[in-house]
Amino acid sequence: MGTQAESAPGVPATPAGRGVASVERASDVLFCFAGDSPRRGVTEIASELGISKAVVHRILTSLVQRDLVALDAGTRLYSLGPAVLELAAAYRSQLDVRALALDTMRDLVRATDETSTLSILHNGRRVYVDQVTPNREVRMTVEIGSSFPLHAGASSKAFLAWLPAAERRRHVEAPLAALTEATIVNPSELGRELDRIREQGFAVSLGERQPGAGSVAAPLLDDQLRPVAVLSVCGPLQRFKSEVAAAAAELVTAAKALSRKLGAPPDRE
Amino acid sequence: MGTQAESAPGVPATPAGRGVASVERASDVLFCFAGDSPRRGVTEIASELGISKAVVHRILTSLVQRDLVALDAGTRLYSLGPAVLELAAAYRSQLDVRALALDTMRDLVRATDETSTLSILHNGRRVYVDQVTPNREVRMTVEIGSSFPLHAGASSKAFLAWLPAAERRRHVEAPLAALTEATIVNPSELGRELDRIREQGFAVSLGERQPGAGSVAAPLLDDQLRPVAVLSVCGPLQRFKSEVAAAAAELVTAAKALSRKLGAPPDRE
DNA sequence: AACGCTGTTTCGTTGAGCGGAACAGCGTTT
DNA sequence: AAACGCTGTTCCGCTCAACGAAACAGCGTT
Repeated sequence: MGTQAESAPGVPATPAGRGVASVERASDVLFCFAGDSPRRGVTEIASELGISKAVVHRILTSLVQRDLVALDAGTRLYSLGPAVLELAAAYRSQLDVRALALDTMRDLVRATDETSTLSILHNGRRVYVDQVTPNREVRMTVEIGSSFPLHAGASSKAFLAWLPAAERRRHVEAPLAALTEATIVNPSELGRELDRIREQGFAVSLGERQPGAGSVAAPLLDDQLRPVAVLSVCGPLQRFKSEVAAAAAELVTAAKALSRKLGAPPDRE
Repeated sequence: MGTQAESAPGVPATPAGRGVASVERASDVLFCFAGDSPRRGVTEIASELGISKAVVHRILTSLVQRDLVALDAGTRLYSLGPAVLELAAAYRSQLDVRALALDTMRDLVRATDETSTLSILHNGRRVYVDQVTPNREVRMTVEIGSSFPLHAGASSKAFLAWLPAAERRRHVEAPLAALTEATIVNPSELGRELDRIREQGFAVSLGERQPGAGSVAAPLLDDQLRPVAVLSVCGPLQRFKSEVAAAAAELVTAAKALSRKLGAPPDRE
């Protein structure tokens, strides 16, 4: 009989379109290696997933053929195979942070009614790669492609706070140009500020880089917790002052979700 | 091209047992993202794999459901999804050679103040599965999961030197691409080099695979003296040149100790 | 030597998945 | 504005591939 595993009440098995059941089963088999016990036998998997031994065996045979699963000939135990590394490397190299972040940036703009920007690191400076602006008369805009030093402004400080210690030091100890009256130019003060930023999870700048502009920023971290890019919400200083707390909350949630997609582990709190 | 890679004479497509065709097709769909064009449409994939659009679409639907593939709602293009990272993380943490070698790699980094890497063989290429980096400003890093041919670089040559003669020959006699100016492209020269490597117990490369990078590498051998993995110490070429001898000494000691743990007999000298 | 546990293979039945074709959306061309 | 060409998606009847129970085959223990 064709008893489906989808006996969960109310949860539609196929939200949209029809998939291929065996492909989904095969995926489930793959993921069951991702848990606590990475080496498992046919019977164990079959009983966990509630499908027959024969099916599990056939699926494993196929996956072994594609090197997605490895078979220890001695113990007859199966585990993940080296091909998953190949896929992960491809995924990472293809990851267009910009495309990944775009939807989230739109959401941020909707929630805060202020501009959202995305920056990457390039040649020791920060470069804007994208922005989404709110639909209102007075709004902040940045120039895509323009670059700035790493010590001034929320996005820059966010990068600095999450960069490896050695790289951070190099930037903190360099001469700190005052871009505005509010720019932090004292190295030890900047160091303390970066520690605080890292602790609270986001950076705030009120006119440090650009007079009359304020922003909050948080990093997008990859699986090694390196800052791949920095997301920000920014606006005209006058009104932005009172929006900092709310914007920061939205921003941090968004940045964490994106970091997850980049491979960063979820917060352990 | 719809031609299978399994056109090699005498190699059966299905070595033992029967698998599930749709699972293998799904795997093929996954891997087709690993090539040069990481974002593709249904029609493109279907024609490349020689299967119908409808099938590809259904498979993709299933893979999207499991987050192995991501669908860009705007462009209707598919690409790899974040779940492959999860699998890769699980694979790496489960890899026992990796767990076995990790402490030793840390020791090597401490002793040499350079990066230590671990590679395995996959599909006739070498894949980095782990690295430990020293805590200094200028250091070498590799990309986990990236793969390289077997004729260039210390780790690759170390594999080749300890592979069975038939397998070695196949790689030595294939066209040898020059990855850098220093790559050995002459088959007989490479053969002599491999003999020398095997004799002295480790391989050296000064910029053969990557300009400006140098490394020494030695194999981890199992009870049949097959190379299970290759351990290396590598660093920026300029300073590494003068460190080769010292690094090699540390490396060889470490690799031999690990090989013992993998079942290799102690040196009879 | 009988048991209990694995993984593997067989084999007849049947419904899941295939694929051609129709549909739908979009942009360009006529 | 209508027709075209290109996508991705869905439909639906037919068929054969995948399913599952059960038999088989190893291995270690009782």
